[in-house]
Amino acid sequence: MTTRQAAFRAREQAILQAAEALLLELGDESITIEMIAERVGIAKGTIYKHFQSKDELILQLLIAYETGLAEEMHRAIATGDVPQVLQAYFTYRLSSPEKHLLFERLENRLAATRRTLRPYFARLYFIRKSHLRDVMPLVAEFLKANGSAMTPRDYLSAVWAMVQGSAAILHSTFYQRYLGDRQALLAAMLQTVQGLGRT
Amino acid sequence: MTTRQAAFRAREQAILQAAEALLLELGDESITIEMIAERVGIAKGTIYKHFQSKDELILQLLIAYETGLAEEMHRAIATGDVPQVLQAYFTYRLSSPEKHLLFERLENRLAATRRTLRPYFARLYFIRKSHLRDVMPLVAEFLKANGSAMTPRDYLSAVWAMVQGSAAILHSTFYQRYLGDRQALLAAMLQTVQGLGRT
Amino acid sequence: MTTRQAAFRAREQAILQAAEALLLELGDESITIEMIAERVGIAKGTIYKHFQSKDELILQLLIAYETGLAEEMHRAIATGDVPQVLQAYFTYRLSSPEKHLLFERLENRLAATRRTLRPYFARLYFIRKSHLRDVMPLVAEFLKANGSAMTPRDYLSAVWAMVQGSAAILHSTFYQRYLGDRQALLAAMLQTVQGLGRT
Amino acid sequence: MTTRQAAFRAREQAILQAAEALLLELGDESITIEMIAERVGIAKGTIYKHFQSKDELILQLLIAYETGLAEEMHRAIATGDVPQVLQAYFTYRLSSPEKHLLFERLENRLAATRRTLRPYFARLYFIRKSHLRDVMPLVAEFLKANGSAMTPRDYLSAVWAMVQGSAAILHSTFYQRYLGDRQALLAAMLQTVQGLGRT
DNA sequence: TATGAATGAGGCTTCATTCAT
DNA sequence: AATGAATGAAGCCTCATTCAT
Repeated sequence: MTTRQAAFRAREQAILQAAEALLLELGDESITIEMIAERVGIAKGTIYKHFQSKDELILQLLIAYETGLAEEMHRAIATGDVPQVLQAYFTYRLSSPEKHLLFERLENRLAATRRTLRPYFARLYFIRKSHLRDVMPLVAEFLKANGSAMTPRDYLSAVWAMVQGSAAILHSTFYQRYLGDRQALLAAMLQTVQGLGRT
Repeated sequence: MTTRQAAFRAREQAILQAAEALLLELGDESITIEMIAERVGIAKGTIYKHFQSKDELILQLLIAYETGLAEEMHRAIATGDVPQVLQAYFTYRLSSPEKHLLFERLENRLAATRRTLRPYFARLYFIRKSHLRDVMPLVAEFLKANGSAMTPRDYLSAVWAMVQGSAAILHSTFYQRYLGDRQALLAAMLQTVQGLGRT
Repeated sequence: MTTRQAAFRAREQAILQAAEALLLELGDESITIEMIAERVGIAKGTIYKHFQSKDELILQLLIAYETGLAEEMHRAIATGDVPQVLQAYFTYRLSSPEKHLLFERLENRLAATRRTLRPYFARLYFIRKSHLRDVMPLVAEFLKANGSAMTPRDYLSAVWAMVQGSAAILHSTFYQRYLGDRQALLAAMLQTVQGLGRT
Repeated sequence: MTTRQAAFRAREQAILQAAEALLLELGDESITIEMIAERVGIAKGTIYKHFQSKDELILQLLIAYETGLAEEMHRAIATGDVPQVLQAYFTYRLSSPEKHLLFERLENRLAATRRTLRPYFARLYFIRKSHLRDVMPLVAEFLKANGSAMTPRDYLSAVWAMVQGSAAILHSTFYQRYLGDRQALLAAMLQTVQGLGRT
């Protein structure tokens, strides 16, 4: 029954979407399996037909998110243009700073505490490493062309930090209350990122 | 009297230290009041003589951390030298990236969900705002002297982002495993930060 | 499906019965959720599938009790005969003075302290009010026929007081020990109630 | 040191008063030893120099209340006038219906659950019994003079019930909300009580 | 496969009472 | 005698997970 299987897959997507939405709404891990089930309109037990545990469900979310980034990066790297790569990374991560932060948090927690999930992380890290390997030579060339003294690793770390930090700022209650204006901040940040390693 | 009161104060510090240590070890809010009590070697109930709730205990941790930063910043601002201010901020935050990230997370969560704690946050934000006010003119002057086109706000946001992001990178399981060398990264980051707004 | 749902309903009744029995045995609110669960032979958590909180559980008990009275009253009022109405009220309340007192106490406590339960009370009071409205004209007529000078409200209050007070007496440790004979007291009380407003 | 002893006694009264006030304010046994101590302005431990336990403290409250009634009754009984006796009882009990109900509840609970306190209750009951013994002949005479067929015991029970019930009504949330007017109710009740056994 | 009732470990918090100072 | 910090049993409630239907 292909139809049945399709319905099963669709349900799985619905569960993941509901979980992600709830996670972002609550900004927290205070979501429960019951809440997810209710939002999807299914029973609690059903979720365990799709995922072995709550942790595994969350992990699938992370993998989907990272896979999305992998695709964007792949496309950008293919152009060979460093600014485009930066732009892709920046855009993907900061289209929803909350999601980025939340997922990073979840990733670190899961990586640190759940031994069972190690294999999944190995795969995740493999994807990232391969991107790094692809990007490194482009960056080296870019830095040389700009006469910059930065090493590619430092350059990439700085970019990473700027993106990560931008997300954190945008998410910060203090920033929101006293400095405001997300759009302006994002624009300035992107410009700063693009400016790194230029001189 | 003084002896007993001193013991009481000391125990409060012991509780806070135990809580912070556990928080960092678990990297998570999965700590329990019981765990804290056990580590300090006291009964669960005793903790409630010092703090009204688990949230309030955590908040006191945040306040102590921020107060420490406030002192450093005050000292650095008094010199009127922007690089020194940056250095102070950078050093304080990144002496323990885990603590910085953890506390920021806790702060955002508490600020978002606990109405009762609002007054505490008002005080916290007040301190930060006053620092911003003190730093702004220094930065404006600094940027002018360097012929930079950045606005002070964007400059400070970029610094903030770099620090925040550096912490996240250092804390990342992926980074630790595949890029390594914290010291080198920190040095490069500090240099990048100091380089911002220079041209 | 029906089997399982029926079992679920049955368990709910079992919980309510166990709670009521324990409440009467302990004569007190010193019952715990654990005690109830143990008596029913289920786990603590299960109770929370049926009731949102301990208070809500108790409230359901009150509502069931009052609903029972409402039915009796409805029947009696339909006869249009005041003595029959009195008899119905008297019998219902005093078939278990302990229950009556206990429930009244619980009702007052819950009404006073739990905002969340307000709507339930609104419903409860609505039933009572409607009974009052139905009874008033009967009583007025009855008092006129007996040439009594009492107002209907005072008459009903006196009846209410007698019933309530009888329950308290029957429940009193002192009365039980030194005046004894419940049946004789009940008979005398009923007669006194019936005698009210006769001359 | 008589002065010191006097201060000790005074403190004991202060504790009792604070406890009673809190009990009435909270309408409940949800008061804590700490609350009492705080209101009196002393330390928790000090209360245990005066009372062996919380229950004993409450018991002393009951005894003081009943002793006050005993004095009033004694005075009224000395007049030999039944209506005056009724009036005394009625006035004492209903000057604070809440106190009456609360104390009766406490009395029943303590009598039922605390074996250690039995001797105290024996004394309490002894006082009440002696009043009954003094009142019985007066009532018998009174009923005979009024040509009533009630037995003295039934008459006294009815009066008791009316008083008890009046307190309950006045305390009832439902009554307060939908029938109101305490003063009118009290007057009508007193009149009804006085009317008992008249024909 | 889907359901959802049941479980029970575990978390937070309260508070009468004790006891060293 | 007064203090008040410390105790720890006990209570309420949550929720990931299991399993019979």
